[in-house]
Amino acid sequence: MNVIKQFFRSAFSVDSVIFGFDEGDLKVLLIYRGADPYKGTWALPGDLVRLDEDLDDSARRVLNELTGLTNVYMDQIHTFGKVERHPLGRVITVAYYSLVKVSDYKVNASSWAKDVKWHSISSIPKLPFDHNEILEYAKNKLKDKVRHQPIGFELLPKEFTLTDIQHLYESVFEIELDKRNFRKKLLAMGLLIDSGFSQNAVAHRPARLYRFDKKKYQSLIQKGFSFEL
Amino acid sequence: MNVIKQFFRSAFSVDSVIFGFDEGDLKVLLIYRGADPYKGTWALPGDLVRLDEDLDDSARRVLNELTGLTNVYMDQIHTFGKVERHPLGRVITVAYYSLVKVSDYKVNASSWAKDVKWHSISSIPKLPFDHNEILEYAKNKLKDKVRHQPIGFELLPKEFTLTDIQHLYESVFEIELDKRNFRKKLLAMGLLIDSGFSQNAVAHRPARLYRFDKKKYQSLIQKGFSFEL
DNA sequence: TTAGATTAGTGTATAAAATACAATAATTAA
DNA sequence: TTAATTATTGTATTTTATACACTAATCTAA
Repeated sequence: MNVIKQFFRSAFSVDSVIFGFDEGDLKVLLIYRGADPYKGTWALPGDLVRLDEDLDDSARRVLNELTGLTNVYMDQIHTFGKVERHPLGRVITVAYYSLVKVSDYKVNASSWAKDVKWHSISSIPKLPFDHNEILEYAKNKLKDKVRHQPIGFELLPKEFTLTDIQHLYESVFEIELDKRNFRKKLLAMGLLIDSGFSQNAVAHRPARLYRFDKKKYQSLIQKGFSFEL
Repeated sequence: MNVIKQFFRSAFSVDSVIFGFDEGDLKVLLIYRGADPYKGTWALPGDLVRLDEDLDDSARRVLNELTGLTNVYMDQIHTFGKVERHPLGRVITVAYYSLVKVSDYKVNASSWAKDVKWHSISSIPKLPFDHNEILEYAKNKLKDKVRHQPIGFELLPKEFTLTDIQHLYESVFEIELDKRNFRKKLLAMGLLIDSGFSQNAVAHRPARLYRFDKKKYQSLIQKGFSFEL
């Protein structure tokens, strides 16, 4: 027991890659650090995990403090534990990503963040700690996951056009997709509900608006269906 | 700084799901715990991470102490961090799996293990901590990974028959595969080298022995090839 | 020595899925 | 009314997946 106590001198943190999708572009929410270490740099939001707090709860808390959102899709990415990754001591960090609807809320700077801003995935600055590496892991994880589970819809408003979702997949996959083939495949799964409405006030033919059919999806996977795009 | 110190009262551990493949069956290496907590139960091998030790190194050390092996395929699974998961304090554990060739070595009981034994994946006892949950995660991770990367070969001896590898995939996927179609797909990738030798001393037609062509694989992925079975 | 048991090795036809590709429709702005 | 812009739709071709059964090589035991 005594010999074991020497191990209880480390801390763990959670860091969150918060993805959003806006203006046809994949974005990440970064904070401008208001406290040391690395005060005055853009970084991934994160915090030390409290001793009486489950790991996942901690990640949810960080997200909630920053955005006010609850019930957000969230997934653990990877745990980063190099000895020297944190200047204040031995801290390993468990990285999460979450998918939010940019339109749903307004970002709040929190106690530890002086500023908060969406950054396009294509212009991410140099980040402190191992945050750039974490972000790379997050992008790859998202790329894999979005192909096999219908989580892309978490990034879109409740009603969206087929073009919206195609652009979303194109930004995540970083390739262009064929419009007709994409729609064929997507619609063939029968997971979209035609809302009956269309866009308005657009300077071109308005697109139909669809919703994702969560209930249908649940019942299909029960029967062994597997999503793939 | 002072307020931060209260967080440095936790520990982290690594736990390893060590997979092997023998007698046509997927196996996991479990230790019989010689020390508290949970003394006298079968469990996943693991240890507390030293303060001056990188996370991945720690996982490699655990594996090496137990098996003497180095340079083993290893992958991080997930991090488990429920507050009450460890009776001695706040310990989160980072789970890894590794793939070893059962034939390559003899298992050694280590300082913390009274006994070590391969357990068939189909008859795993109730394990302490959240180890059964970890094992479930490991199986699923392996299932996904083995389909998209040629890591199955890590579980086989250098030379193996087509039937060996089919059985390996069948145990991991938990479904039966069609012999002709499986071989067609596997051989079509051009990643197997016919060793020129066959089994001997088998009471039936001997099967040809193949090797995995690692160099060819490296050069193919350079060209954008992606493994899939 | 031979018959039986056992596993290895092989090809083709059919069905399903992926891909390549371009013309017409609906709206706004000028 | 015309130009600009984006939405919507189908078919033919290629590729991939699937279903399926007989012959070959070795050992064992009678």
